[in-house]
Amino acid sequence: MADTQRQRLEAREEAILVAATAVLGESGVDGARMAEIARRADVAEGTVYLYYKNKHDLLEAVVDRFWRELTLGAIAAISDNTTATEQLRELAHYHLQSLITDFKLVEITSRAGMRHDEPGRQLPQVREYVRVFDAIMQRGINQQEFQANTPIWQMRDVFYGSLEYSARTLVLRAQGLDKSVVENVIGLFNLHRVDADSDKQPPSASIADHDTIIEALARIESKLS
Amino acid sequence: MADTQRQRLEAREEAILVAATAVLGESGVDGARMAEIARRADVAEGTVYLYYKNKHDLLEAVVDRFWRELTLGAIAAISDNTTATEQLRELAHYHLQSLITDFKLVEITSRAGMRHDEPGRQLPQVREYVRVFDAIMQRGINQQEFQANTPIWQMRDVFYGSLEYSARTLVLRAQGLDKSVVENVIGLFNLHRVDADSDKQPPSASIADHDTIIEALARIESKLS
Amino acid sequence: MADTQRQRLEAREEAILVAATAVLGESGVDGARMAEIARRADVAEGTVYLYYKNKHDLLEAVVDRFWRELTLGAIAAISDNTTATEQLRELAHYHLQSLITDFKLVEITSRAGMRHDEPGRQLPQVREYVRVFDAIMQRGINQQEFQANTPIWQMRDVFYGSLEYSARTLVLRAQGLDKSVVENVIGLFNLHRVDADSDKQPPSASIADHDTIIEALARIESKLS
Amino acid sequence: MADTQRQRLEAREEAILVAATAVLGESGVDGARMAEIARRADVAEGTVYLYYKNKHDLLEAVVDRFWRELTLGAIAAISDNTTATEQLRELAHYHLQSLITDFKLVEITSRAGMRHDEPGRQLPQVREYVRVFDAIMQRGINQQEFQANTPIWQMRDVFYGSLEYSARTLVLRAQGLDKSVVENVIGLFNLHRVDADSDKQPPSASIADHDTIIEALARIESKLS
DNA sequence: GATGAATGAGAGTTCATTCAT
DNA sequence: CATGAATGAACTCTCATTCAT
Repeated sequence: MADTQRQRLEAREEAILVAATAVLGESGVDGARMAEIARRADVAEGTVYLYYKNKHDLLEAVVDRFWRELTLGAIAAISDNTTATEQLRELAHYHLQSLITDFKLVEITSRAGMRHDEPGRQLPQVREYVRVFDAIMQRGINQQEFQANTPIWQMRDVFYGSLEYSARTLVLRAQGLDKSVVENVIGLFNLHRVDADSDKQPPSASIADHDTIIEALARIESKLS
Repeated sequence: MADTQRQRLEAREEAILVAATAVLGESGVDGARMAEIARRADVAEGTVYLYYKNKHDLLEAVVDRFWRELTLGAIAAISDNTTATEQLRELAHYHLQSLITDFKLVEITSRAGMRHDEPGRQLPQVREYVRVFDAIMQRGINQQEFQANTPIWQMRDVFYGSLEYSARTLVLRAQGLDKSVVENVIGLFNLHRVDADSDKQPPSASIADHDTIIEALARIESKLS
Repeated sequence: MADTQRQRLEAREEAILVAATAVLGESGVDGARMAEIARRADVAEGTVYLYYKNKHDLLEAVVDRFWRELTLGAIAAISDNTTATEQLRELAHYHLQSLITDFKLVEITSRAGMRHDEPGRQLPQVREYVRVFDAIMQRGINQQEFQANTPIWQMRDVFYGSLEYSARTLVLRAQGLDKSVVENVIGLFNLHRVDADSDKQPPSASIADHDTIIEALARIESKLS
Repeated sequence: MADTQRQRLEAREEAILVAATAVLGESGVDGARMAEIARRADVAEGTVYLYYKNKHDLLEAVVDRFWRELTLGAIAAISDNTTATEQLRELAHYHLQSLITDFKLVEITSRAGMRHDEPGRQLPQVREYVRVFDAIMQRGINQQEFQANTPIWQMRDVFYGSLEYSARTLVLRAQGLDKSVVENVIGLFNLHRVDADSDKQPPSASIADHDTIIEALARIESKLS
């Protein structure tokens, strides 16, 4: 009985959180209306305030949960006994997949922040997630798989930023994630020590491409006029 | 006289745009108040509506202008007679510098797209800016300086995303831009052909091609101004 | 068993009343929250509504009780065998003492009357309390101790109003009650017959009269408790 | 033209103030609705906020104005060349007259205060008004018209409190102010030096009154049972 | 009888937009 | 063209009251 009661409360809190996540994703921080969240959670407006002090707290809880789960998923997605490079590949895949699904929420929370008065502040849960990247980078360096010339945070920023922007483009093109994207992103990085693994040489570019650029520029021109 | 009149109008429009840019940068899209913009432009609230239909249009104009000028600056920052790699370095430096200065505006506009109902929409001016990166990438490939096995847009996304996220980190740390950051970002990329197979090394791009690109960029420039 | 049950109910009602009195005193009519009252009475919010129809009724009960007890205290504070003047002195002292302690409650209830739509309505219990003053005034006149050329209600208003306002000032100055205040208030009144015409001085009130009053007051007392 | 504009603004501010005064008087601080005030001032809700920062500021302005004007009226009501006693009489008359008219407003503002967190705080404008009483008291003492045994503030409290409470009773009885009330209030005070003005002796009370009190007590009793 | 989660009407306040001057 | 006072819809949040358990 008491259990049923407790379960109902948790179900309601969950419903509110889910509704808030959806609305936040669709409408952004300022666009999200408490009335709409309540409506979707099938709850009276006042009820939301029984679970969360105010709008800010609710949306913060949404963001917290989102990144916390993203972090857990990331950790789960990484194989244990493998190279750092392979882990990075797995993480990249997981990250792109997640970002394509919940792109709007990432946009809102990882970037614009929840507050106008602290524009550049990063939420703790976001930091936690980014640390997963750091950890792999560190492991790659420790195992002399990755070069150690660049500070870890720069390596991470470069890799993480690439993924995020790539996700953006994929979303923009309403294009799903195909494996080649992950491969290419990974392949574009010089994270590795310059060992003599010359066998991984890519094929050279076809020289015929010069027409392509000329055409592209022509198209830009015509659109501008 | 008619000229003076026209100049006054343009000065007013400019003042409004400048004020709006500042306010948008400080307060974000929803935080920006029309009254505050008018106050800073030294203009009555109603006057703003003589120049822009509504808040959305004004802020869109701000964003348009910002990216247009960013594009012009980018083109100007690139040396003519040099390798694509060097151009990329110059562009990276310019980009980071600009993003650190106007970080908030970039956050707001390049991402949130100013509309909640069209989350992934990219503004035309932003696309234009990104094309500068594309052009260099293309040139690098044409000149067989860069590898050609990755689609250009992926190379660009990876590079552009890296820069943007790096800028974010630098702003977060309230850290200025030092040259090493640019070097490390550039250095982390496998854009280049692997020199080991120097027998397949192409001649540098034909001067004719190069000139064509430069001319095209010059035309873009003139149209944008 | 039925007795225990009944006692528990009464204890609960009392606890609610006490809590409500405290909250009303601290926060005023509109500031008082039903939730806070319930919390202090160690009772669920809904429970309050088992004892009182609504907020208004509860607060009215609080006020009723306060004045009823004030009346009882006043009657108890008056000595039986003494002059009206001395009784007035005793009552003044008691009144000031009480008002200094429960000032806020008096402010709220004796004045605002708890209803906005009936601004000047006086609660019956307040009237009862004021009658104690009236009774002493009447006795003073009957015993020819006080002058009789002013209507009793005016004498009482003047005396009562003085005390109330004086209490207010004392509270304002966070000043305790010292005896001189009572003396001065008493002293400032011309209630007494001018002794100069001592030939007209009446005999002190007949014992019969006096006893009658005492008995009547005793009856009031017993009915109030 | 500019004048017309300014006049319109002032007229509007006045209209809002008048409306707010009425609503405050009718409904009290917490009962007063901004929407109702706006409606009565024939103005949109938002307009009120052009003139007053918020509800609290508006109501404070109402109270300020009320007491400021009361003070001005009081000063105007006092004759210059006369005794302090006579001035007191004039002031008492003016005070009672005003309080009967605007009783509710006085209740609200002079007593309950505008704030729940500072229950006993007296508004500056109220203090100013009370000072008019003090001034006359002081003058009476200086001219050796009044006794100097009691601190001025006590004399003032006693007198002022009497008037206020008397006004309350008059309002309660929906009774207008007749001159005798003022006379009796004044007459009940021992403010004067005990000079040999034995000619002002009041007639003695009729001894027959003792039946009255018995009857009164009987009535109390019957009502209580 | 007792509970306390749920309700929802209604409050104060903001601000993009309009329009008489 | 320029003004800025006026508007009022829309927002977040509160809290007396209810009712299923």
